[in-house]
Amino acid sequence: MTTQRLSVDDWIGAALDIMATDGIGGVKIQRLCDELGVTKGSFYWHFKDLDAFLDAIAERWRDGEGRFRSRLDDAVRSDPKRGLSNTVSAFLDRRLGRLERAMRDWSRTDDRARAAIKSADKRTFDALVSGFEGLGFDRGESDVRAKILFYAGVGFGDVGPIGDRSEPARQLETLVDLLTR
Amino acid sequence: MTTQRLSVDDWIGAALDIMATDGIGGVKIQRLCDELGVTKGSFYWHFKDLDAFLDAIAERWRDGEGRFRSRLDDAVRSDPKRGLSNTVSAFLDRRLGRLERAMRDWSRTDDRARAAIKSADKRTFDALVSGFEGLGFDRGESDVRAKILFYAGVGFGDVGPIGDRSEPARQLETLVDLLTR
DNA sequence: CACGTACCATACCCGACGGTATGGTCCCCG
DNA sequence: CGGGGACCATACCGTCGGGTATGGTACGTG
Repeated sequence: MTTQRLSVDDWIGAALDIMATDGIGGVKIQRLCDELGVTKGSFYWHFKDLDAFLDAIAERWRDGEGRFRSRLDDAVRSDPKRGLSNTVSAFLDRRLGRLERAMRDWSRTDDRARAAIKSADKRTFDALVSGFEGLGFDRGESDVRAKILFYAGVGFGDVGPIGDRSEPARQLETLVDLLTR
Repeated sequence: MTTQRLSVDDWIGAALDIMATDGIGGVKIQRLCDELGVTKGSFYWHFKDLDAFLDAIAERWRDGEGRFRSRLDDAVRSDPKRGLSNTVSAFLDRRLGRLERAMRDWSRTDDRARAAIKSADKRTFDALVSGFEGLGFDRGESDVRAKILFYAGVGFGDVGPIGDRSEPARQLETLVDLLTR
């Protein structure tokens, strides 16, 4: 097809795709081989074992998430209110949301995933705090509001939209408005 | 020890205990047998197979959760503001929270768990809405505030406390205050 | 052109786990 | 007191998935 030979990133990318749909439980060596049109001999050439592979997955998610959050940091610094909206609207992105969800589920039973999630959460939360501070709120008020916004974002990613006529984007604006007044 | 012979509820109870610590992934027949001091012959006498057992687990959680939420409903009806606090403080209960978290994780890959979670969520959310309505907010305002409170509660159960000097209970009061003004 | 290395196929082993068949023990009831 | 059902032990099977050993092919390099 595209590339005849595979690279390490190809394997990790395939794993992340699976995680976004079926969670970490769907990541099996044999399944990866099938989807990549290859056998296990290939896998064990690129990676020592499954554990090392999972290390690489968590690490790559951490890096990718790091770059993503740093972009949000810049957005918050330049325009706090718009930056806040953008940060939270990231929770609404389906594909991104599903991957993050899979990571959170995985983090319940795996320390690597927990560490990755924790560092990403810290970045996001700090960005939210400085966003509120940029709007004039003092340290304490910013802290509380950032927590609410952050928890609500995670909760939304967990539960999904509530009700029939719910329009997530609009509700989000209402939430941000309510917290920035 | 206590009871020489086991009942269906003993098995389900043991499974829920395991779920609260290790999630649904820790629920293995052999492990249950070990903890109950019994062999697989016993399990397959009480239950047709693992699938039927998981049915029973989801059903029992649903029932227990139903009774729990109905108590919250009463609390909200009698004293809206205190009822709201109590409802959200339920998210802070460690043991309860860990079980609910395990159910949510499980619901990502299982329809029974998803249905159970969904019905429980609907109950909780409706209670929150009527709580805000009881405080004088109109339908729309109550809906938005209930969503924020609900999402934030779920998110808190997902992420856990943020920061070092964070005192969850105090933050909760601040959140409720902020939403009820 | 020989040769080493990167990349992969094939074949096999092993443990964990769900599931089944069958026999045993205790207790209640007629 | 004898029989039947509730409850459990033992032994065994099949499958799935991780892991390993080894051989094969293509490609670059001296």
